[in-house]
This record gives sequence, structure tokens and C-alpha cells, in this order.
Amino acid sequence: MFWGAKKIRVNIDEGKIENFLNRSVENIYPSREFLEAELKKGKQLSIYLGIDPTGPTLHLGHAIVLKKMQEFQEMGHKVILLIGDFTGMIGDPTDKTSLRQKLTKKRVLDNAKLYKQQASLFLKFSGNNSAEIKYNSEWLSKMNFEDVLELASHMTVEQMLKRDMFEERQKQEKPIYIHEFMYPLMQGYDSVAMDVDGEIGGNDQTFNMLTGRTLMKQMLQKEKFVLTAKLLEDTTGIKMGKTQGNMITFADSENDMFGKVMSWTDGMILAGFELATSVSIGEIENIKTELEGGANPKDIKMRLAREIVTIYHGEQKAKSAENDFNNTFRDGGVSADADEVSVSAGTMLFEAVLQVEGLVKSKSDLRRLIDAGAVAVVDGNVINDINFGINKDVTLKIGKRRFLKIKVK
RNA sequence: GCGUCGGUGGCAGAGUGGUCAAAUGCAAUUGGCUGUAAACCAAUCGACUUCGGUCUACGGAGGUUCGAAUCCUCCUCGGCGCACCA
Repeated sequence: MFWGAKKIRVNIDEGKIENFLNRSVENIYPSREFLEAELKKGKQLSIYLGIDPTGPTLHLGHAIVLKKMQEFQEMGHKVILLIGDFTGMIGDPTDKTSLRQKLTKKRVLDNAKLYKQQASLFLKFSGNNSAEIKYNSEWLSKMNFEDVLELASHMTVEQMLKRDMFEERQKQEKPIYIHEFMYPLMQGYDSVAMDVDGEIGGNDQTFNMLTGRTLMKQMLQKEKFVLTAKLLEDTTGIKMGKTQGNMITFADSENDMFGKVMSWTDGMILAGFELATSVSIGEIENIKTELEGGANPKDIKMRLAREIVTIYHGEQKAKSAENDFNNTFRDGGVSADADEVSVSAGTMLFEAVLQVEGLVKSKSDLRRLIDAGAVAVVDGNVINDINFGINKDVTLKIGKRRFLKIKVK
């Protein structure tokens, strides 16, 4: 085949391939050997990662797969970031709360712009072999009912029912809607439309990705490899995620990010190094030995936090985040992130606190916090009166991590 | 279309005339223990409060009643079963 004047060199270095096939990898379909052979052929392959443009920021889960994409791109292969704008605009039916919440075109495009910027921490969007951004509405919105039926004719109900979520619903006698059935089909069709060689995604996306593989085989007579990445979770299966409240996003401040890592369970430390940092596998082995030898997990977690923050904010800010963390939590000092208000003398405590939106939920909430002994003057006494008059500059500490500097005008 | 069950707090899910701001579990917040760990223990978890209470809430609108999340009527949304299926 003729590829044009610019020929892209593909790196077939064994070490790189080895790393790509193993690090952070949960599974490879059809097999590890298949992908290894493909990579060693020295031909440029194309691979994509699909992202739903639901929020304005990517999170650490995305970072894991983006890192794999980065490795792939660095070997000289082609990477595509697919924005699932079509799927996003319909709204994922799995999640009741987002069912009616369709995304507008504008929101999707805004989000996508932010994604590109955030993803560029890992992927190269310029120069030779630049990463590409695609939108699946480009082909999905153009399909008519006939096309959809043709697509649907490649999968059976039985095959779809194998999906965990559907099996679960069946067991619980909960409804499964037809359009939910179509979801994997839509995502699977992306592979066909782009005619890629492979796809990367989190382990939770396995079913959708394999649907794409089936469709490609049937419609294009072509094998597609699927690489599923491990999810960040501890040994007992506790995931880092929104429900745990410690989901790290690309937009988090260095201090937030550092604190979130520190709140992970110890069981997540090694997985954290493997999935979220560039620390070498050999070094991770050493860390494992250290941990097993009785090192304080806290110190190692500090290092993990530093490594992660460095990726997003640079070394300097990682250092300052570490200092802030130590200062705030180990030494009981005041975080540099503290909110600040200025009030006139004699203002009552609750008036000052309520000026900062989101600091406390309501006056009642503050009252409860005061009752619980959670509000104190830094380096001073616990406050037990909501009407406490402010006459000079003070810094309040509410709970463990909320601070408010109050200045008197 | 027929039948039947249902819509309750961030979620799941009890409650079926007063004792209901509504059991329980999860999530969350705070305190204790700590390493801001996790686990565990305890408290809190609608708003306002002079801490006595007051107001607003159980899909929506009316009604019965001294009193309704609970009963009735209408509306609306949904589940399940049955029937229909050129």
C-alpha cells in the first residue's frame, strides 16, 4: 500500500513492546501473542481511546489509558482520541440521574477543547504523527434506520445479554430498554467507522470494546485488538472513584491532589505507582520489597503523591503541596488554600462563615459543627457560640480541612 | 387494550390515618483512635430557632378528617403480567 511521502518509522524495540504489553494491562484480546506479533511487524498501527464528554475535566482513570496511548504514540503508531459526543448527547441510560440530562452541542465542544488540552500532557497533538481528535457524531448521526438495522443484525440478543449489567438486571427483574441494548452497538460501530487496528480502554469497557471487535470481524473481515487497562483499586477491590470522593481530576489543585492520594487506602499504593506514575517497574519492585520489609506506608504514599502531582503540576508545586500537607495535617498549621473574608468589627461568627459559599451547608449545619466541637480558632480555643463576635483578625479551622481567615476592616 | 403493582430524603428501601422530619442500609459530615490513612467506635445528617418550638417536605392538583406519606377523586410518570402482533 502506498502511504504517501512521509513515512513514519515505527519503533520495534523489545523493551518498549514488553512494557506496552504488560504495564497497567489487565487483558489483551484476541491474545497477547497476537498483539506482540503485530507490534513487531514494524507497520504503523492505529489505535483509539473513546471518551464520553460528560464533564469538563478528565480524571485519573483517563490518565491510565492515556499513558498507554502515549507509549503507543511514542513507538510511532497512530493514536486517535475519540470524543463520544453522539453518545453523550443522548445521555447514558445506565445512570438514572443523567438519563434526561442531554448534553448540548456547545457543552460537548467546550468539554472536548478542555480534554485536548488536558490530554496533551500525555499525547502529542502537533508535528509528525500528531494525535487526532474525532467525534463519533460524524458517522453515528448520519445513520438512518436501515443502517442501524443492518448494524444490529450482527449481534444476537443472547450475546448482548451476556453483558454483566444486563445479566444483573435480568436477575433482579429490572427493565432493560432497547436503546440500552443499542449502546454497545453504537460504541462498537466506532471501530468500524474509523477502521482502526485496535482500541484501548478501562477494564469496565471490555464488553463495548469487544462488541466493536465482533462488528469489525463481520463487517470488515478484520481483526481488532483490544487492550483493557487495570482499574485503580486496592487489593480488597475498593475503587478509587467518585463514590469514594477521592477521584483525582486533571483540574485539581496540587494541594487537593496530594491530599486525595494520601487518603487512598494502603492497598492502592503499588497499583497507584504502576498505573498513575512513570516510576519504572523495577523501582516499583523495590518499593514492594520495602513495604513488605515494614516501611511506613505513609512515607511511601507521600512519594506516590509527589510523583503524581509532579505529572500534572511540575516538581515545584509537588514539593509545595507536600509542605502544605505536612504543615496542615502533621503540624496542625493553616493551609495555603484557606479562604479569606474581611468583615467589619463586631460581626458575628456565623455571618462571616456564611459569606463563603460552600464552606458550610447552612446556618444549621454550622450550628451542628459548633456543637460537635469542630470549629476552633487556630492555635486557640474551640468556639462554642455561633454568635461569637469577631473583633480582631482570626483564622478559623472547621473540621480537619476547612480554614477561614477572617480579617477585620 | 385488560389486569395488577408502584412513584418516599444524595441513592437503595421501610412506613399504609395521629407515637413521622419519616425505620434500616449505603454515601456524606464531625468527634475519638491514627498516618488527613483504611478499618473500627460514637454522634450528626430539611430549614429557621430566644433550643420551648416554628415552618417546608413523601410524583402533581383537589377532597374527606380534629388530624393524611398513609383514605377518596382527577391528572401524570413508570414497573410487571396477560392479550394483540399483517
